[in-house]
Amino acid sequence: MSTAEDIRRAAREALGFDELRPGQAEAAAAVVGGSDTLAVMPTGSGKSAVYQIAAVLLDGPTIVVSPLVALQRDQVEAIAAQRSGAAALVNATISEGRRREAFERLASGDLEFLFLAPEQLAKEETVAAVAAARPSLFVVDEAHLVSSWGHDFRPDYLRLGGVRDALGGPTLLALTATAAPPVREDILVKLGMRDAAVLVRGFDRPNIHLAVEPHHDADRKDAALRERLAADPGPGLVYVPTRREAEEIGADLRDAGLRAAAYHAGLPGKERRVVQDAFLAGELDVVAATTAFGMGIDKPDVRYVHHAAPSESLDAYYQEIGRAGRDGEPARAVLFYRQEDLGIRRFFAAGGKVREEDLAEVGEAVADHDAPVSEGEIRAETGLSGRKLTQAVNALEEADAVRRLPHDRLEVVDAGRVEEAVGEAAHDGEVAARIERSRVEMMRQYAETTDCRRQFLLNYFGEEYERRCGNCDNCDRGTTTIDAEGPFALNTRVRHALWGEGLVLRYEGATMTVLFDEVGYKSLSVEVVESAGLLEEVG
DNA sequence: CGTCATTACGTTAGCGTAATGACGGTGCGCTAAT
Repeated sequence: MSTAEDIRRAAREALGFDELRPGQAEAAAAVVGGSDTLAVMPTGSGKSAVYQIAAVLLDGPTIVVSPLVALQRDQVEAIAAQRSGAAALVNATISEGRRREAFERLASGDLEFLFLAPEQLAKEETVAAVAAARPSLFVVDEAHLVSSWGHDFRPDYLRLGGVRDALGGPTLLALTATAAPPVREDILVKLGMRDAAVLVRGFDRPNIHLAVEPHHDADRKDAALRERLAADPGPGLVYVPTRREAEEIGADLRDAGLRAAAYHAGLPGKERRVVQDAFLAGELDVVAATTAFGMGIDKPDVRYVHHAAPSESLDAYYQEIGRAGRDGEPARAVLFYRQEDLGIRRFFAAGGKVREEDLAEVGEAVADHDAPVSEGEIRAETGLSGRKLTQAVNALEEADAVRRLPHDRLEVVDAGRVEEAVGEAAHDGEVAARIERSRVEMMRQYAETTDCRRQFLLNYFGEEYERRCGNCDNCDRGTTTIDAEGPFALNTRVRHALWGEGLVLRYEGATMTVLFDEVGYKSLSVEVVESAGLLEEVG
C-alpha cells in the first residue's frame, strides 16, 4: 500500500480530516519515510497534524519538545480529543509519582505522545527514561526558537541535536511558522539534521493589508498610534517594545473608553491568564503587549495587529502580524515607525555578544583544572557575572572547546587546542552578531521601502513573488514598481570577493539584496555589480 | 542605541542646561515560605 494512501487514511481515521492542507501530507510522508524534516508552515495550517499522522504510522512513541508549559497543556488536550493515541506531559509542576507513571506508560507502549520542555531533556535521567521507550519520532515545535532563544536565553535548545542521538537517533521533525533562509539553515545545523527534507508552504497572507506610518517626532507618533487604536474597531493587538509602554498604552486606551489591557511577562501569572482568556473570549477590544503575548494564540477574528515600534527582525514581525485575519477576512497591520526605535533592537541584537577576553579567561580557567570544575568556581575565579559567564560557556560549548557534564560541571574538550577553540568561538559570535544586525537592517528597509511590501516580505523569506500585491500602502499609493530585474535569477547562489557566498533575494529599483552567509543581508547597486563584475554565480 | 531619571553646575535664589548612569524582552526549573 502506498504511503500517500496510508497518510490519507490515518488523517481520516485518527484525526477526522477529510482533506489535508498543502504540505501536511508531504511532510508526513517524508517523516514516515525516515527522513529528517523541517516543515515551515503558517500557524493554523495544522502543523501538529503532521506529527500526529506520522505517529499513527510509525511504531514507537513520539517525543514532542515544546517551549511553553501552557502550550503543552493545550497540545495534550487537543490530542485527547482525537484518536491518534494517548498523550502526557512532564514538567516541573508534575509530581514525582505522576512523572514516574508517565515514563512507565511510555515504556509499556501505553503512551503515544510525551510533551516536554527542552530543559527537561537536559537531565540525564530524563533522557535515559525516554530512551528506554525507544521513541521513533522526535519533534521540535516552534523550532525557530532554537535559533533565536538558544544562544543565551534558553541554552538547552542548543543541546537537542545531541539529545536526539542519546535517544537512539529517532527521526527528527522540526516545525515552525516562520523562518527566513538563514534561520532555516541555523535550525538544520543546530539540531544536527542530516539530509533533511525542507518543506515551505503557504507564507502569503493576502488578506492582511500592510502599511507603515513614518514619524519623526516621538510624541506625534504616540498620539497617532493612540488615535488609530481608539478608532480601529477590534479585536486587535498592538505590540510595544517595553513593559512600561504596554502599561501606558493599556491605561490610555481604557481612559479613552476601550476595553483594553496590557500584557507582558512582568505581570503575575494569574493576570496574564485573565487577559489572554478575555481576549480569546472577545471581551477585550485591544491588548497592548510585548513579545510575551502570542505563542499559541489562535484567535480567528483578530482584525488588526499594529506595532508601536519595529520588531527585532522581519521573522518576528511576520510572526506577529500573522496573528491577524486567520479567518481569511480583511485585516490590517500598521507599523508606526521612527528610525530611532531601531535602537533598542540593535541593542538586543548585539546583546548576546561575548567579549573575546572573557571567552579566553573562561576557557583558560576551565583548562587550568585537571578535573571537572563547577561553574560556580569558575565564576569566583574569573569574577564574571552569572549571565556573562553562562554566555561565555555556551559559546565555548558551541565551538566544542568546553563540555558540560552532569551536576553542573565543566571540562575542556581538548586541552591542547583551547586557544584555537576560543578564537573559533569569538569568530562565531562575530558572525552571529553581524547577521543579527543585518536582520535589523532588513526591518529598516521594509519600513522605508516605497515598493510593494508583500513582495518585500515574501522575497525575504526566499519566495519569488514578482507582482504588485494591491493590498499594501505602497500599492495603494502607486509607488510600487514591477519587473525589477537583474543579472542573476532570484535565489541564485553567488560569490563576492570580500563577503563570500550568498543568496540573491531581491531587486528593488537600482539595488539588489543578497543574503551572505557570513555577513548577513547586504544591498548592492545593480549597475556596479554588473559593470565591475562584483558577483559570480556559484556552480 | 535611545530614553529617562538623577545629579552637577553655573549664575546669582530658583531655574535652565549639560553630563552621567541605569535600563530595556522572551521562560524554564527550583527552593523556600505559607
